[in-house]
Amino acid sequence: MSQSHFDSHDADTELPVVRTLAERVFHQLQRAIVRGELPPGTRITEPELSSHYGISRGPLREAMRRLETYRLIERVPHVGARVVKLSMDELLELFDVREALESMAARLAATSMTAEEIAGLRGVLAFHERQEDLASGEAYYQREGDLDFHYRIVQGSHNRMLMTLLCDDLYYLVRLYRTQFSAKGSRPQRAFVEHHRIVDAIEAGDAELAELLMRRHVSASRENVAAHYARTLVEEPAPSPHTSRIES
Amino acid sequence: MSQSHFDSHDADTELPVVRTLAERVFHQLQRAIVRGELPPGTRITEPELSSHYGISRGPLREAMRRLETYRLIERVPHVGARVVKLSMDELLELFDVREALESMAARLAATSMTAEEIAGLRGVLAFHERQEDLASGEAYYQREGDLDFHYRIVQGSHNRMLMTLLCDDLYYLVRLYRTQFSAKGSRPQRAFVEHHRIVDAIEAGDAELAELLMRRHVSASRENVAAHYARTLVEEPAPSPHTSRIES
DNA sequence: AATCTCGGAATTGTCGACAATTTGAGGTCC
DNA sequence: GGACCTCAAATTGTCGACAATTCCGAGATT
Repeated sequence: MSQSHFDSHDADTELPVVRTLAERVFHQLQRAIVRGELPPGTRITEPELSSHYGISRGPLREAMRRLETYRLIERVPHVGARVVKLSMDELLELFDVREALESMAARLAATSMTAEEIAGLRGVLAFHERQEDLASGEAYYQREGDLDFHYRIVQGSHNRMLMTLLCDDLYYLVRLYRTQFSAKGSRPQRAFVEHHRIVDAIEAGDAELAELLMRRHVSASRENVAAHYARTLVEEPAPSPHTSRIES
Repeated sequence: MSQSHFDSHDADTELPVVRTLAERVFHQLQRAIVRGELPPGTRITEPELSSHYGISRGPLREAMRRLETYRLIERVPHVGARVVKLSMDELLELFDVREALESMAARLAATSMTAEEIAGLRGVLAFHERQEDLASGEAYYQREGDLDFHYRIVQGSHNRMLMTLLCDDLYYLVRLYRTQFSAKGSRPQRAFVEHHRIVDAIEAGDAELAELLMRRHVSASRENVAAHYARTLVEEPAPSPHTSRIES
């Protein structure tokens, strides 16, 4: 679930220390799903994957159980598993959850973040602004920077449960949604301004303001995605909201 | 009418059809942990439990993996698993998470709850008020009613992700904390008033007010627990805040 | 022709055995 | 006496095989 125990010993093999086969296959599958190599709705059969990765079904089942924990696959007893199917409804639900949790994180960060953490946060903003200078309009970096920004604020809340929920449980789901809907960040400069104001509030120790600004920030992002989706709905015919079983 | 009427007590005898051994053992272990039969910190060894429940280690590992996702046990590769150790810090963290999520749930419920759901919610309040009339001061029923109340509002948000997070992922953890710290609800009548006002706001469709009231309600409960704990700290000598882990 | 039933193939669930790793105790060396 | 090394016991990780369940299609029935 969470590593986060740093060995005070010297040899920090920064590579994720994969101590078990199940762990390694879990990371491989997780990457494959988030990158879209295993499209949503794909049926997953244990013999196929176990032979593909050259392991037995035991560790594979363990990896699949972890994928289920992160909501990347859905399993039904005696039936099977498939890559999670994403709907716009659920994406908007995820935004509501993020709005609740991240605004709380910002509120807590305003009173708990250290000077070093705030400085690091400013550094992140400055770095991504330079990136944005170079490739103005490139939304990809902005999006990555956005993830980084939110990630650091959650860390700054010093609330381990919040950190686990947002940075472990929901992190991969957010990334999956982004690749799935190819969410073009269509408001980079405005997001930058909002980011700076949030950091200002945190630095000033204004918990109420930081919370309010973060809530607005996430909410605006949600409305942006919803509007973008509504636009694409007009162009393309509506995709069936719940395509059920095996396609093709 | 939908379902949602029958599971306010934990005396249920596995009515949901358990389709697999791992599922059954998971429920048994989950109950044992929440009830305190497996005290926090207890080391769990696979051969012991598998022989105790009369199953092989395969399904048992599956059950343990599920317990890990619910944060009821903690596992370390190649080392083993133990029942989660609860600290007051983490309990307060849990309250912060609940405050964020449940206030959002109340806000959404104010615009999404149907008339039938609101009526059912009022029914829950009335039922537990009668109970409280009979056994005035009995905090246990109040607590159960409190769980039921919060549960229904989360359902009323119609946000499946919120429902999963609060009613699946964190539900057992909340129950575990209550048995662990034997949280005496020491403010029953006040909580009743707060409950009614929250329902009033929801019925009026006032999302902002419902959110604010729910936030205050959870926050007050948090402060109540914190104060109660601080009092016990004065009486008893401080328990070691961080019992050593694997630090070598 | 449509529906129901039955049976085979495929997939998941379960089991017992073997291998890899950790832990702790005992002994040895300084 | 203390620190380090070695080794054995226990525990977890992994594997292949078998059993149980589901799914799907062929055949029979109305």
